[in-house]
Amino acid sequence: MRRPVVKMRSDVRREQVVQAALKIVGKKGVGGLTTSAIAREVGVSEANLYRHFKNKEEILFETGKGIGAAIRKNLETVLASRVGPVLKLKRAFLLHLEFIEKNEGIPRLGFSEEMHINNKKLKKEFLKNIEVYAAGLEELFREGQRQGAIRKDVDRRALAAMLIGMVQVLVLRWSLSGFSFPLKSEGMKLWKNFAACIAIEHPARRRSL
Amino acid sequence: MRRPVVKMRSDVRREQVVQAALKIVGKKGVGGLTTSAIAREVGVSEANLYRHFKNKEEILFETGKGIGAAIRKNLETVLASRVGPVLKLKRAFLLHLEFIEKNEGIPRLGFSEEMHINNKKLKKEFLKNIEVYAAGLEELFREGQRQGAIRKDVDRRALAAMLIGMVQVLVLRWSLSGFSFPLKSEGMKLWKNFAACIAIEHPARRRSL
DNA sequence: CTATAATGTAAGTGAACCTTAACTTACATG
DNA sequence: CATGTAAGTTAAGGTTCACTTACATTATAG
Repeated sequence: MRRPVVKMRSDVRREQVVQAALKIVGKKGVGGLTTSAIAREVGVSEANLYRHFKNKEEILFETGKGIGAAIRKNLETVLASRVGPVLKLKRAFLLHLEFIEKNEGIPRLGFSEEMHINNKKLKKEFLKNIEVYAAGLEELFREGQRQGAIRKDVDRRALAAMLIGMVQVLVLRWSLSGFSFPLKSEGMKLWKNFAACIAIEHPARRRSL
Repeated sequence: MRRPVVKMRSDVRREQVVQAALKIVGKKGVGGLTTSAIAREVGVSEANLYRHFKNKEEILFETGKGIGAAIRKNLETVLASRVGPVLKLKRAFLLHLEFIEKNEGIPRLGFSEEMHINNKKLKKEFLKNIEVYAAGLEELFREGQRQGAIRKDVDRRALAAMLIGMVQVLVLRWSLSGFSFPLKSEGMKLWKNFAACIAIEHPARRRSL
């Protein structure tokens, strides 16, 4: 009774639909995500979508779920890498930006009312993802403090919030400006500053004041 | 040919409509902002709205403009107060949160596709407001650095982005959680941490490491 | 009192969408 | 071969909105 390793045809189609949805959301926003647009993008009839999904809400939920899974996986990858905690933090931050930069649908969905109001399930999923992500960051901060690379007089929870906030402010501006600047490069500047703020003060730096 | 000081009746009505719109957006989101809902809220006929506004887009634009003006005014007030730059920063941050907390329509609008995609004018206005706000913060950081209250080895532009990011991460969580926690109190925690990060290191604090 | 501005009522148009119904085709299984 | 299942199509129903138009009514200022 085991599920076959090979994906069923229907699973393939579902995946196609989700990908199409993300693409459309990236270009036109959630408001531009109509069943007809999805059908056109996938190359099937509109009615056929309803053979694979209960309704549009499910399509969107699945799309959001996919994004969350990808982001969590990114974090896992970074956590598994064999470098120090501060470098891990940097990598996580930049990888996150890189991923968003390649999927404009993410901010479109994150800044949509579908996310914030209409689709309760999606909202819940998203909130959970943020919390998981924040917890991962907190752990890295703890590790950094333990190793003496990060100052100990700061609250790890607040640091995680700050780092996520940095992503958000960048992405908001990026979205409002019509994706008109390279997200990751801008992120580098912020990271540099953040790193200086949380680092243990070195005598050398103190002298420069 | 000068505009009379006393508001014309039609101006009063426009103001009423804008207020109603903000209220509705706060409760139902931009998607729930229908012409019939506005008319009901104001207590006039739907057709009458079109005697005061060209279309719904104009109503929404005016609403966004009003929010921007209020936020800028808040910042002005803080800038004019006679306290040190760091305290001004704190006040600006908390006042901003307080203002948002009282107007749930602000995050609803800020996280809407109307803002990010559809209403170009609104988008432009919003971006400009962010920049003005950031510039004000930067000036305060500069002042703080000059007075020796804020460390000099950090980039003011990045600091402003961080502070705005802190607002955003709070507001995003607040919005996703259905406005279920006190925004300002949560902000206090973040501020405390931020203040520690940007403060000049005191010998006393260094000892505690 | 009267002209003008403001508002109400009511009916309707047209477009955009999601969803369902009815029917067909391909294919694997017993 | 007979049958069941999944995948596909076309066509249309039904709803929600923004916005318009025509005409009647009330309020206000001069």
